[in-house]
Amino acid sequence: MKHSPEPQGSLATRLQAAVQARGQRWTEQRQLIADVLAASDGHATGAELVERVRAADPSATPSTVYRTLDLLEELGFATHHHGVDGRETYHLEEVVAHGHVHCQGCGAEVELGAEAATPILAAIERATGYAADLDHLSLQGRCPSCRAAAAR
Amino acid sequence: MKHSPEPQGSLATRLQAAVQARGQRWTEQRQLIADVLAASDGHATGAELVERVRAADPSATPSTVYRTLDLLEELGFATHHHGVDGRETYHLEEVVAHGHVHCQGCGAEVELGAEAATPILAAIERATGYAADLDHLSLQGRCPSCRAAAAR
DNA sequence: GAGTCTATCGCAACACGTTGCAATAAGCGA
DNA sequence: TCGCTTATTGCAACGTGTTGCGATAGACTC
Repeated sequence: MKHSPEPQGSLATRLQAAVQARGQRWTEQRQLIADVLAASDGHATGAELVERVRAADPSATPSTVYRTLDLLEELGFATHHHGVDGRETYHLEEVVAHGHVHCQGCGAEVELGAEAATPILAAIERATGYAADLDHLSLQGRCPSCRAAAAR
Repeated sequence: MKHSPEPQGSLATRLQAAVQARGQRWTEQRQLIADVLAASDGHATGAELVERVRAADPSATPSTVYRTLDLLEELGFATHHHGVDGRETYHLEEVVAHGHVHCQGCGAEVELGAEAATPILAAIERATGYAADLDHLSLQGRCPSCRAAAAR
């Protein structure tokens, strides 16, 4: 697993500082879990992360992985949302905030960048008064091609 | 999901007709499960439904309940979505289609009616081309009072 | 009414995620 | 360095939901 030295302090370094600033400890397993998440392009289900962490360190247990993920989330370095099938998907906060749109017809899943989401979030605020969280925006519907197919 | 239920006959009656029209069978357990769902104000988690069904008929098993719920969904009489904690929440289609908005601050959950959702769905379509499904619209964010509290 | 087909059911095992608890080990002060 | 405090870990059990399979029973034909 390649780990390119980052110019402005790696994720793990900043994370370590944040953890220790709270009087908590930075362990090898936490480092490993952060590395695995970073190496997952910022997207992975809980089960996938557990599997990859255990591949690198068989002594790690699921509870440790999930507890560490909770910690990352608490510190604002990661978030998770529930996918279509109810499984958890984690991603790093470093990856720009984004939502997901899932097609019920073909199963395609597209990401929703901040610019595309802005009018949606504005509409939500107008309709409900809520400031919606883009990271937790997980929509379902039908993609243009499935709609066209259904129209025929 | 183009099912426009005629308000003639009870839910169970129409359901029975729909099931039988597909060459499938209408059993006491299915009737019971439909009744339980109807008696739940159209909102219940999978576990709650299993529990209530088993209270009425201890011989029913979770797999039967979940398979029946899948059937109801397939027939367009019910839908389910995943709540904040990843648990499934089922509701009857009879209850007008609606989304949910959950506050990450205080945990409040408000429903989103069709009128309120229309501009949101329109914004989603403009941004993504997707026709979003209101029933699966499950948003997270911060409610007005939590935002005000955070601003202080 | 007898025979056949197949939808449904119960059971058991599994997958994913969570939680409680005791053992361990890291950090810190004396 | 020693001993205390407490965060972290591994383990085991649990809750929720899913899936495969053999047994059952309803529906249909002759």
